[in-house]
Amino acid sequence: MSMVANCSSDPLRIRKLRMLATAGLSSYIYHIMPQRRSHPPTNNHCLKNVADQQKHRSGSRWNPTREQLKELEEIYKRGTRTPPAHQIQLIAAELRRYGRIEGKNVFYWFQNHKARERQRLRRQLEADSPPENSNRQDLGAVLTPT
Amino acid sequence: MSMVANCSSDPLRIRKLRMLATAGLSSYIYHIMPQRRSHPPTNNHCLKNVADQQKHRSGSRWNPTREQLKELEEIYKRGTRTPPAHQIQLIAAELRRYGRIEGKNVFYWFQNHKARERQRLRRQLEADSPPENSNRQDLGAVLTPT
DNA sequence: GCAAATTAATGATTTATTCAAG
DNA sequence: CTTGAATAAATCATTAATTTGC
Repeated sequence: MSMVANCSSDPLRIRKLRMLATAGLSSYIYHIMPQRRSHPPTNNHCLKNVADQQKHRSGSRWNPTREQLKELEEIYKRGTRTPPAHQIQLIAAELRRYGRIEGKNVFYWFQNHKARERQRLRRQLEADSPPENSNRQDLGAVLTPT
Repeated sequence: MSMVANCSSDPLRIRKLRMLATAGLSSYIYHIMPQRRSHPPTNNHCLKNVADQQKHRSGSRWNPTREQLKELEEIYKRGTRTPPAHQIQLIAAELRRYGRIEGKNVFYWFQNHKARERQRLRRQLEADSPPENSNRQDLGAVLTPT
C-alpha cells in the first residue's frame, strides 16, 4: 500500500526535447521527467502519497527551501549550468536532506536560473543603451564640475 | 573672489578603475568620481565655496533634500531601477532645482535603493520561513522511480 | 533641555558574479 | 579559456536619529 504516485502516466514530454536532443542530455531528460505536472489545484484523482509531502502545503508545486536554494545557487556559482542526469540525481539526493525535491525540480531550476539571468542581463543592456548616438563622453563633463 | 572648491586636487582613483576603465559607463564613472571622500572629521584645510553649498552644510557627502528624495522615490516607484546615463543626467538636472546634486549621486541612489529594497525583502522572507528540516529518504523511491 | 555617546540609515567604494565576444 | 561590460552584493564611512547623564 501507499507509495503510488503514478497518475495515468502522462505522455512524456518528448516534443520539447528537440532542442536538447543532440547530446547525451536527451535520454537523461527523458528519464528525469517521466510525469508531467499533474496537480492543477488540489484535486487528487489518483492515489498519491500525501504523507510524504513536506510542510510545504499541498503537493502542487515544488518550492525550494532556504537551504536548498542556497545550495543550488552555490552549485551554480561554481560553474554548473546544465548538469548531466547523474549529477542531477546526486544534487536532488543531497538536497532531499532539506526537504522534498525531485530530479526534475533540479533540472528545471537550472534551466530557469540560467535563462533568467541571461534575460536580466539582456534587459539591462537594452535599457542602458541610448537609441544610437550615445554620447557618454559629454556625460562625464556634465556629471562632474570638472 | 570666492568660488574655489579645489582642495589639493585628489589623485583620481584610477587604480581601482581597471575593471571599468574601457568603455561606456566606465569612462563615465571615471569622470563621475574625480575625488575620493576626503572629509575625515570636519577639517577644512583648503578654502571652499560654502556659499554654493545648499543649506546642507559642508560638501563632504551628498544628502538628499526632502524634495529630491521625494522625486527620486517617485521615479523609483514608477519602475525605474537602473536608469541609463542620459536619464541620470535628466534626473540630476531636474533635481538640481532643489539643491546641489550630481549624476553620480543619482546613480548611487538608485543602486543603493534597489539593493536595499531587495535586501529588506529577502530578510523578510527569510524571517518568515521556519527552520525547516526533515529527512524523507523514502521519498526518493517514489519521486524518482529511476 | 543639551550635548556626548551610541545606534540606525544611507551615501560611496570595492569585490565577485554574470553572459558572451574573441 | 580569456576577457570585456556591467552590475549587484558586500563592505566601508559618514551623516542623522536616538539615547543617556547631567
